[in-house]
Amino acid sequence: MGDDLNSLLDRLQGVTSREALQAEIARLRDHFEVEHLVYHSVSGAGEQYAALTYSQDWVSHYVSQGYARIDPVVRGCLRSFEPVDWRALDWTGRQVTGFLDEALDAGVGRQGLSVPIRGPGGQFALFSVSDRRQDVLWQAHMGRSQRDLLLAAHFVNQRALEIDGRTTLCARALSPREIDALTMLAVGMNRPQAAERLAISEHTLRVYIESARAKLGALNTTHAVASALSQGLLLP
Amino acid sequence: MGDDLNSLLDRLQGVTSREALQAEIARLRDHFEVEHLVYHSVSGAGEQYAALTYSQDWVSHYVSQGYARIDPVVRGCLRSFEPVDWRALDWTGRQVTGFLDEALDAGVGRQGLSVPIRGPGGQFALFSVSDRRQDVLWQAHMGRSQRDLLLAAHFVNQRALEIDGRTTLCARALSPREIDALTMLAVGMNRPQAAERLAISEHTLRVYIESARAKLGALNTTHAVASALSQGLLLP
DNA sequence: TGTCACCTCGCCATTTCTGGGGAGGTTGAA
DNA sequence: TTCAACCTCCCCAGAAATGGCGAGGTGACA
Repeated sequence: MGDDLNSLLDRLQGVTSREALQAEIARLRDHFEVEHLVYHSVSGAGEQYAALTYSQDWVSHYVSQGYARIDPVVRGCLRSFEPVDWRALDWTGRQVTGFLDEALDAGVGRQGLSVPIRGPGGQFALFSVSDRRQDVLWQAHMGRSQRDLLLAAHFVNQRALEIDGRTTLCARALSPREIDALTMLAVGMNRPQAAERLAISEHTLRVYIESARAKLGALNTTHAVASALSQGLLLP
Repeated sequence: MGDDLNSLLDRLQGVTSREALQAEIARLRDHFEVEHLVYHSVSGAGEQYAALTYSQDWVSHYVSQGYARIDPVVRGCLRSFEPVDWRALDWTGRQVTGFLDEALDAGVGRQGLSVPIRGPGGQFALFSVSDRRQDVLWQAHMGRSQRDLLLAAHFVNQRALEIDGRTTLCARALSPREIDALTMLAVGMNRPQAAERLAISEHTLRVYIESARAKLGALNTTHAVASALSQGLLLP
C-alpha cells in the first residue's frame, strides 16, 4: 500500500471543496492500489454528486441514461449493509447485460467492491473500488483492505455532506407531543387509534397535528409526516 | 487500550447468538476503557433491540417509558452522520431534564459519544460509549478512539442484523408509477393535484396508491408514504 | 408578574379519502 | 404463446380528515 491510511484520512478531513475532494479520491485510489475509485451520492430529488476516476464520457452517459436505476451495484447496495462484491450480484436481464457491456467498454473493471453509505434524511451513497485483477488476487487484496475501505467511505461521505452544506435548517423544533402524534400516524394509526394510544382526546390529537403541520410548513398530514421523517425528526 | 482491535473484530464476526454478542459488547467496553458501551437498534413502531452494559432495571424502565422518543441522544443521532458528543446536545425541556436525572441515577455517565448507524429498509441504530471522566480527559480519550469506534459500530450492527435475520425486507419493489404517486403525496399534493401533475385521471392515481399500499402492507396512505420513505424507496 | 410555549378539551360543516365493485390495452419474460 | 405485471379509465356510498370557531390550566423564563 502507499501512504499510511491515517495520514490520508487526516488530509481528507481538511478538504473544503469539491476539487480538493476529487484530488483526495485520486490519492485514495493510489493508496488502495486499484484502477478506479468512485464516490457516488444519490441524495435529494434525483440530483447526484460524484467524485471519481472514471472517464467523463462514461459519467455523463451514465447520468443521462438514468443508469442508477438499473445498475446492479446500486440496487445491490440499496438492500445491503455490508460491502457488496460485484461478483455476488445478479447481472442477468436484457437491460443489465447491455449496461455491463457499455461499462466494460468504458474501462470499468470486472472486479469491484462497493460500500453502501447512508446518511440522515435518506441520503444514500456508494463508495466503490474496481479493478481488472484475477479473482484470486482481487479477493486477497480486498480481504486485506476491507476495514480501511469502510473508514475511507465514511470520511469521504462526511466531507461530501459538509461541502454540499446539507445542514437541514428546521425553523422550530417539534414539541414532544407533536412528535408523538406524527409518529402514531407514521406507523399507520388513524386518529381515534392514535388518540387512544396517547391517552388523549381525539380533538387534542388534532391540535398537535395542526400545530406540527404549521411548524413544518406542510400542506396536509401526509406532507407533515413525510417532512418530519425526511428531516430526521421521527424514528424511521 | 486492552486487546488489539483487529482481533476483537475478528472474534465479533464469529458470533451467532445474542448472548455471544452481549459478551463481545462487554469485551469492547473493556477495550475502549469506558464504563458503559451500548448497541441500541430502534424503530418508530417501538421495537427495540439492545446489547449493552447498563443495569437491567434502567433498560426496562427506558423501554416501558418509551424514552427512545425523547432521549436527546437518539434525536441528535437521527439528524447526524457523524458521531455525536452528548455535550453538544440540547438537554433542556421538562421531560428531558427528568430523563437526564433518571439516567444519571441509573449509572449512565455524563460524558458520552454515540455513533449513528443506518441500514437497509430504514434500519437505525446507535452505538454509544459513556463514562464519568472529566471533560478534558474524555475529549482526549475519544479523539484517540474515534476511528476504532466507527469500525466497532459497523461490525456490531452487522452481526446484530445477521442474528436477527432482518435480511428479508421489502417483499416486492414498487412500480415506477407507484413511486410517482407516493412521491407526489409526500410533497403535499392532494389527489387531484397529483393526478394532474402525472397527467392521469384521479381514479388511476388511486389505483397506484392502493397497489402501493398493498405491497407495503400499509394501513393507509400516510402509512404507505412513511414506509416508502423510511425504506428509501422515495427520494427525500 | 407577565408572556409565551405547551398541554388539554369541545362543536360544526365541508372536503377529502377509502373500500368495494368493474373494464381493457401494453409489455416483458418464461 | 401465455402469463404476469403494469398502466389506464369508470361509479358509488360511507368513513375519515380538515378548517374554523372556541376554552382553560401548567411551567419556564425574564
